[in-house]
Amino acid sequence: MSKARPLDPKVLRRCAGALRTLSHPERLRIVEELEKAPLSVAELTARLRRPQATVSQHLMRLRAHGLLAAERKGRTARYRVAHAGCLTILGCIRSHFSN
Amino acid sequence: MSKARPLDPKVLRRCAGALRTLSHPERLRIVEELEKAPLSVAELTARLRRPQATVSQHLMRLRAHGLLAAERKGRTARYRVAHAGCLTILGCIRSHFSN
DNA sequence: TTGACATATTCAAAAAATTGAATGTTTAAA
DNA sequence: TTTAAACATTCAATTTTTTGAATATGTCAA
Repeated sequence: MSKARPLDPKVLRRCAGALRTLSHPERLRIVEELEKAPLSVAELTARLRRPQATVSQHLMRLRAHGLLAAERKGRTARYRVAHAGCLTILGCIRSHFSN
Repeated sequence: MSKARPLDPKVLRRCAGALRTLSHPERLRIVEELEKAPLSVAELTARLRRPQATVSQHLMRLRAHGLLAAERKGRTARYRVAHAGCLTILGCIRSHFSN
C-alpha cells in the first residue's frame, strides 16, 4: 500500500484527459464493444447506429490517447483496446455507477 | 464473473457524466485531498491555490453528481467523498495512468 | 443590530467539445 | 486504369465548459 502521494500536476492533467476521453456515452459504448472482441469501423458504425464520420472521430480520439489501437488489414482497420486502464475503469463503472 | 451485458443508454449517459465530472485536474485533485480527510472550502482553496469561487464551483459540480457530500457546521462547510466509485476510479488512475 | 467571515451564485467572455456534411486517401476488385 | 469500398480528415455551426469578477446569502461575534 503506497503513501498516496499527491499526483503531480502534469500527471493530473494526463489522468483528467484520459477520463475525459472516456466520458462520452458513445465512446464508452465503443470500449464496451471492443472489450468483447476487436471490431472494424464498419462493424462499430453498425452497432452504434451513428454516422461513420462520428464513429471514426471517436475512434481517433480514443486512439490518440493510447486507449485503443488499430491494426489495418487491406482496407479495413480493426480496433482493439490497447490500455488496460480502460477496462479497469469500465469495470469500475459497471460495479459502482450502473444503477 | 457477469456476462458483461451492454449498459443501456440511460446508464451509459450517467456513467459518462460521472467520468466527465471527474475529468478535470482540479476536481481530481479535490477528490485526492478529500480521500485523506474531509476539508472545508477554505482549506481546499488554500491547497489548490485557486480562487474561492472556482473551488466552490468545482465542489458544487462534484456534489451535484453525488460524488461529494457536504456537512455544514456554523458557517463552514466540510466536504467529504460520498461515492465509493470516486475512490475506485482514483485508485484505477493511480495504478494505470500515473506515468 | 452591525460587521466580518465563509461559502454560494450569477454573469459574461473565452475556450473546448460535438456534430454531420463534404471531401480526401488508400486499397482491392473489375 | 477505373471504380468502389473502407476509413480518415476538414470544416463551420452549435453547444457545452471553464473562468474569475462581482455579488448574494447565511452565520457568528461584538
